[in-house]
Amino acid sequence: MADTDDNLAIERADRPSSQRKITKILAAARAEFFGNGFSASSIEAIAARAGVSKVTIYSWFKSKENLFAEMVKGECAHLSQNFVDENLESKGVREVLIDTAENMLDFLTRDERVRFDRILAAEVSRDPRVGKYFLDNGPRALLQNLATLLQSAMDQGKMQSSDPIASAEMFVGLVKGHLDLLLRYGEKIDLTADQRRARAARAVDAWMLIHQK
Amino acid sequence: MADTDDNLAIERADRPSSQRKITKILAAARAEFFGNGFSASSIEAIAARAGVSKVTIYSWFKSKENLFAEMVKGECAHLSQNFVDENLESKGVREVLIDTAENMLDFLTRDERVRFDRILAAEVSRDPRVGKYFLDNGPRALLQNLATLLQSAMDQGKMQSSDPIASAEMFVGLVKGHLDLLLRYGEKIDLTADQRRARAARAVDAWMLIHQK
DNA sequence: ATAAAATTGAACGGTTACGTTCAATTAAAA
DNA sequence: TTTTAATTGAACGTAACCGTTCAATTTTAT
Repeated sequence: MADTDDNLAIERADRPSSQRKITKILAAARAEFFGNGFSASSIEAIAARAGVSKVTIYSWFKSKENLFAEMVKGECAHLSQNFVDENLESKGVREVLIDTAENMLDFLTRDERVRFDRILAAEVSRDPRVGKYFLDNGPRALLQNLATLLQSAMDQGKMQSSDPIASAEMFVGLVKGHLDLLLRYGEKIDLTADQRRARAARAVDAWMLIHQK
Repeated sequence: MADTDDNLAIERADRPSSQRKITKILAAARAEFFGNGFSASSIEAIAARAGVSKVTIYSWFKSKENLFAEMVKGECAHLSQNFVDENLESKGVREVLIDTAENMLDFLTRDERVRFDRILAAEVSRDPRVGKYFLDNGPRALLQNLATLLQSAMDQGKMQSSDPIASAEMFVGLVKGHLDLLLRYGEKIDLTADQRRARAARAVDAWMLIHQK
């Protein structure tokens, strides 16, 4: 990212009105970047949408690149909520896994995420740091959580694995299939609650079958 | 796409020199679009790279959008080679599946494909038809092939499935895991032949376990 | 109230790029 | 050879956009 250590944007914003404007700028940036990608979005349009002067944007964010990076940061924080169900005690193993898979599917099919995926991946060539930042704060952390959950599930159930991370990756693969691909290329997919649950259950059952003792 | 029925670019190219230039233009377009994405690439740069006048480009391709679409077409044809191994008779079931999985992994990790994925997905918002075109000529066809192969394998082996397409999707999911995600976001992954084979074998064994009678 | 910081609008210079026009040149077909 | 099509370079009009400067105005802290 442009600045991991020095958060230029937020630190200096003593004034509450400034804080408000920064928020509006980031929201406008999000909307523009999501709609047009990085290159095709203009600072002027972002300023107009935010109801803010162009100079104000440049005063808080040094450059277009920086604004984009800062927007990505916020989006990562917003998107990377954990969907791993951890109530292993109260529910049964299979139930917890299915709920987790359902959360994953819900997350995957969110239009917001799909568009974020598209524009962010496109900018990796321009600035590889945004890709790394996203991986570290998103998928990587989630896979670790998932591995931990699966390990616990294996301890409780009649399952085993030599490599929890590989098992977690299989879990992810079984749940996703090529759904993410279809979505990324514009396929409209809105699963009903039943469809989502059915798909989750199929993936979980397959996964459990693989990991049975 | 801009033109699925009337192939403006190729049809009218009687002259062999024109044919040559069209090829060079498409190659240059590929390089530029792959490097900078659609918006950040300029027709002028493409013309320069192709060693061709800008007017020539506009004479064969009506617009930048059209040039991009035409480039995508060519790339789809080039990338969508079938990697499904069909020698079920000569080799054993497991061997054929592993070879197929290996081919998939080889394809997935090709830098060319990764970059294509990035720029194409980014343009889906601008023109959804490119996404649909790609899906129809790439993944969709491949999944069908794979389903057919798996069905044959199931007939020969001690396996079964009620839904071949769903089984094929699981196969894909198991092989890919989240490798495609890592690659898309800039992770450098070059599997050795051994690693590739090991991963393919793991996926295949898991898949066979799921589908055992 | 006064001082300090933030914001604004407008304008500027410089750059880039799309797509078109045209007369001149080159290459190919008849 | 003649005729037809393709190609070129250069220029043009138009538009967009980045990032900066500046004087004027508004907002906030003290």
